[in-house]
Amino acid sequence: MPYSKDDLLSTLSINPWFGALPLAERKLMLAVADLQHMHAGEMLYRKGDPVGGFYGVVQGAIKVSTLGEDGREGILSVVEAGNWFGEASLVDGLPRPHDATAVQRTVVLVVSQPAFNRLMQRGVFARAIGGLLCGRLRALYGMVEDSMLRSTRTRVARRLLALARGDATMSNDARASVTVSQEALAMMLGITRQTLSKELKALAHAGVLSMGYGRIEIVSLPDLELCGALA
Amino acid sequence: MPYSKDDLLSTLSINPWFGALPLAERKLMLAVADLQHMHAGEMLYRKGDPVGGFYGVVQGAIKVSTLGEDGREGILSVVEAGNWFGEASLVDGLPRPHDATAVQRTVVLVVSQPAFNRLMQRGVFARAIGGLLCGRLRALYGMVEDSMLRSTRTRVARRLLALARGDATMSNDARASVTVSQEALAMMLGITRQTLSKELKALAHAGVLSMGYGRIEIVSLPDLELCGALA
DNA sequence: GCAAGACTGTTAAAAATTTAACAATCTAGG
DNA sequence: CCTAGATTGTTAAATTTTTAACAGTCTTGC
Repeated sequence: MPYSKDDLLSTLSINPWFGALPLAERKLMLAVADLQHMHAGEMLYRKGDPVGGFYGVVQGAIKVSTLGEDGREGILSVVEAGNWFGEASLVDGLPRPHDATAVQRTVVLVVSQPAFNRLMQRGVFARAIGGLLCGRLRALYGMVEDSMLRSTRTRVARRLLALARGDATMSNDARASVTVSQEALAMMLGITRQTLSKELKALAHAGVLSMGYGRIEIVSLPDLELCGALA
Repeated sequence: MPYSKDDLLSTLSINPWFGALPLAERKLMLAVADLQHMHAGEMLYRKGDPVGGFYGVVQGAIKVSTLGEDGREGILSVVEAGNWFGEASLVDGLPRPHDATAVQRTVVLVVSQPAFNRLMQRGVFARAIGGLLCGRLRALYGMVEDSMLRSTRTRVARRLLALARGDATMSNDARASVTVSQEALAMMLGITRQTLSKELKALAHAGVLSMGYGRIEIVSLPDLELCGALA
């Protein structure tokens, strides 16, 4: 399936970060990037791998995760189409801090390390990468605070809201339906599926959301936001 | 107490990040920075405050923390003398993500926002800030993984190790004694003092460490590292 | 020197979470 | 269409963590 650079440009530009870049930068990025097709379950890179590239998800989704010594998996985020990731290793040149796996048939744009370094010599691009790093940092501060200070109920609500917003995706307006299995959501929160199930049931009982197969419907976004705002 | 720029330069250069900067950059930073004296408990900035400055701790220590809705406090880190912090808000121009409080009589160097922006136009400095951001990011990834995948025991060991290493301080070699109250350590881990106490007792029983008043002695660093390496 | 405040030690009961174990339901691929 | 695999629903017991409550110990400042 051939992707024209024009198609890619307009599709990817829906994303706030990429879209805010000057047109010249965006075109340059696409010009130096290569397409890579991946099948479900294929790994883009592993924890400890040397640098590699800077990636933009064109289609599908990439799961960013790590394995604990006991084999349990922690999901840090699921990068959906339109988002860019993997910048940290390119900025500091150190190994990958986690695994990246395609969760379905996925297409990514790859900006190689040399190409990235050339782009970084351009002030606009370098500043944009700085902004991306800061956004990541702020999101992580939020996650650490959540795990230290907030109840399980609140954390579930906040994670769902983040997923509804696309976990930093293309569209800004939250969707009504989040396609995620309870198992996966539990792994994102670092809790068991049973515990999550109880919380979801409570939220469903309150009329905030409803559960489907591999999918959670947000019935009342304001109510969910209320749950996420409380301690 | 007057600090000569020469004294400051040599003292601060012990820190790996600052010390790795070219001498010219370091001198420039000190030239544009102002000294600020703080007494114990004084707040440098609060969550939500607009940007402000980039800070280097000359003497004392700054606690970086946030308050939960219920009043509980989560300590993200304690920045000791020699370390720089607060760069995220300067890079993206957004409000402070948490509170910063002097935990004792403290002296900080302040690089104002305009001065910081001027420094950022220098490639070497901008790259160094990129590295600092990445380091922060990696440390936070570690914290999130810890809270998702590791046992309380392991997390206690790892936090102690981080503190022993100065939590990103001047010297690289770990100290044998960590000056931190059990209460504060518990707040860093997001657990109660009682739970921490039980874990510390177990570690003390195993001959890994011993407890003092407001202080924890690391008896066997290798053993503690072993505890931190396991799940 | 001594007193107030800070810190640690210790318990027991209550609450939350995990572990373990199945049954039931949904969906996609052949 | 129909089955294998994935996903959800649901329990109960075991474990961990929190909450609550004091007593005892250490330090610093006056």
